[in-house]
Amino acid sequence: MAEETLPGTQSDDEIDRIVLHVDMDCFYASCERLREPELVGEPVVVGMGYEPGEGHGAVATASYEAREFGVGSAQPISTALDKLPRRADVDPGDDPSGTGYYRTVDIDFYKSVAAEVKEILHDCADVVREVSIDEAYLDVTDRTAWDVAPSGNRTLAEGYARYVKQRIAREVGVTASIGVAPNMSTAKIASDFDKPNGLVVVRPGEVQSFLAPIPVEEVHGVGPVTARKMAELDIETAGDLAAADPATLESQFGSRGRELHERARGSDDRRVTPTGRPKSLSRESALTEPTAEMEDKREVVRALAADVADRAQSRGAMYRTIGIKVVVPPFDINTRARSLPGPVDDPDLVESVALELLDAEFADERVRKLGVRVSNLSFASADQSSLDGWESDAATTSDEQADSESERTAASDSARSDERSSSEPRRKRRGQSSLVEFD
DNA sequence: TCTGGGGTCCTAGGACCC
DNA sequence: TCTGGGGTCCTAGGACCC
Repeated sequence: MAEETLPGTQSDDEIDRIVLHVDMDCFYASCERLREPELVGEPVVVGMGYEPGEGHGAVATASYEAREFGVGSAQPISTALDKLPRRADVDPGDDPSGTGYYRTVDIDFYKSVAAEVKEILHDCADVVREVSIDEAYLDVTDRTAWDVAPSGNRTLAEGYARYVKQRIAREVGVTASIGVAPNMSTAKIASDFDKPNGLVVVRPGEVQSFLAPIPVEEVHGVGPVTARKMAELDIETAGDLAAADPATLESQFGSRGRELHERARGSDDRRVTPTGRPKSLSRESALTEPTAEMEDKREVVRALAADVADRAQSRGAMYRTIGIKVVVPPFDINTRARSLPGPVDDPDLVESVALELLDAEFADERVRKLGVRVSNLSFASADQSSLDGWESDAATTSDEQADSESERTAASDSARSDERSSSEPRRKRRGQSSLVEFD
């Protein structure tokens, strides 16, 4: 077995780590219940791009009660409404069973709840990797152990995970499912195994037997396309995947094939590392209905560009690539991007480049959705004065900067409130006269 | 199931350089 | 000018995740 190691030969790198994957249960719905306790126990659907009274948009989260009716994530709201009509539409006096509560995503509120959860997680582990608003990995190897507790046959690690769960429930009022395992990919599957409010512990010696019967779609990184291809190869479970020939997998699925094989075998030596800085920032929005009207499209792109630039500015991000996304019916996704000679923070340039990309190829296209994206991000370093201006700034890649910048958000925030200085080339405020410097 | 929004990583081809 | 090989950057698309 992969976990077997000769006694006395374990280096620090090889000791069995203890990884927790913490996954909040139907998080948006749970947040809604926090501020509307009447919703507890009721079917709750949280929709995005959705206005009360309309059938537009998609399901972001459905409570487990709503899932009973066949409502699920990413489903069009119209479909959800067919399966589970809105409670508000029931006449007084009529039977409300088989109906549910619909709410619109309020991401700011959910973030405030998530912040409370994350505070507990950071208190419980030295290293926390926040994957999303409702999900995180914790390395708690130094906080607990795989040893069996003196009182019974449970491990100390299980007790520790139970403690984390209880703190979240008690201090925030929402439930989490936790998977405990010696590596990230197994912990991830374990947290999913007994949702909601689950706690699944996979000890180092049990990893392969735990994974073997798991359907292959549940392996992180296997989506619908890969699952279909794997089915053709008679790979239905993680056990099948683990037993498959790695060379075949690589020829079929590229480098990911080998990786998935490793994961399915329970071998995953990725360390839990703190969440890094974003690689791109984007904003997109679906049009109420597809349109070919150029001025309408330009108006949407202008608004998205302003939004993205604003977000980049507030996060201290400079960008070197500006792009758009154009979705044309039925659902063809087109992306176009242009890179600049060096990083900028220039809202007017985001707008002008995005509009040029739109005009160049999509002037006559009927579109259903538009997006604007900035990428190739770099973050104003805490010590920009050491850079002698534009040339060296351009030569400093985000990767080179990535290590030494723990305080740069604060630093760039204060820099932005100052007058634009020579150490901050190309940084512009919106509305400032817009020289397009990169034609 | 006629489809929301915000991300990540990988691949493949072309340009360009030495 | 029938011509190798390696490396990097850029763009576009695809798969996947929450």
